[in-house]
Amino acid sequence: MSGRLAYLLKHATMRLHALTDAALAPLGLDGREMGVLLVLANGEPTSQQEAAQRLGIDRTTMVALLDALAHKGFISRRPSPEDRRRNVVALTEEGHTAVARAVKAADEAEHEFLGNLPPDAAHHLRAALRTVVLREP
Amino acid sequence: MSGRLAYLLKHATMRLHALTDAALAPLGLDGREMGVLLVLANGEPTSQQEAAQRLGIDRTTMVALLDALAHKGFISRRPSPEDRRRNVVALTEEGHTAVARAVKAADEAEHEFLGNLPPDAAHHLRAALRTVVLREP
DNA sequence: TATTGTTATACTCTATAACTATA
DNA sequence: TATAGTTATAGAGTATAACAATA
Repeated sequence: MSGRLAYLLKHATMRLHALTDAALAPLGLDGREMGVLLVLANGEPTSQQEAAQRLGIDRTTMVALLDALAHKGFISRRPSPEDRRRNVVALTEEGHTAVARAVKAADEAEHEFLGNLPPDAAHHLRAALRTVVLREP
Repeated sequence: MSGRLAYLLKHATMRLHALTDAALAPLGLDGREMGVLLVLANGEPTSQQEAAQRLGIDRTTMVALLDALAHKGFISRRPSPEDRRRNVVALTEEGHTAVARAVKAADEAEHEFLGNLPPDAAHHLRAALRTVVLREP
């Protein structure tokens, strides 16, 4: 069983997840929260729903995630002037600082995760995953 | 975000999981159950606990998994003659048939999953995952 | 009538604690 | 007392349904 691709992928995901969460813990973040911050850093979404879609999660899941990030002072929510049903979500100053630190910590976790691989093999791994996940030719 | 290794691994796992479950569904199995059957096919465990350890799951989780597989007629449980606290778990005749079919279906799911990759890239992907998961040098 | 954020609820997967029977 | 299987229970994480505000 331990040779099957599904097994290898699942356990690789679990191991990197554990390493990343450990690296992010001192910042008061976990991997899911860093994902939200990264989405916000790469262009302010016009609604919580749009942010959720970019992450592939449900809008009801996004609510609790943003609640936690707002409580930590990393994001702000304000009704959109154009459509007051929507919330414009933005990083605060602390949020920008946190995401920069988080990326650095997560990069170190990746490095540890890839430790046994030669650099070009690590590069190929990333490229192959991009191909199968993003369906690139 | 969609470039991060953690994101790529998670979504690759999710996609192969979905393809595999779809391929196994006609057999009345899912990926986890196939994993159990594969462990049993690769050497009869001396106890449910040992089987659980080989899969990296808890012995309490194994109980429900084996309940379902026994109900489907794919495995049998009998107390060990040497230590009647232990259950010796074995594949039935139907279990052997099912695991053979399941491996074939799962292989096809893998093939579809890897569809966009050149064959040598698929081979490298598997090797790289083995290295990081099994901590081979 | 449709959509956004929200809440309440339920479902899946998993683990911990407690029970039983054996040792 | 210690261990294997089992059961009851609880904790994540997620999704569906219903509701209030707004369009």
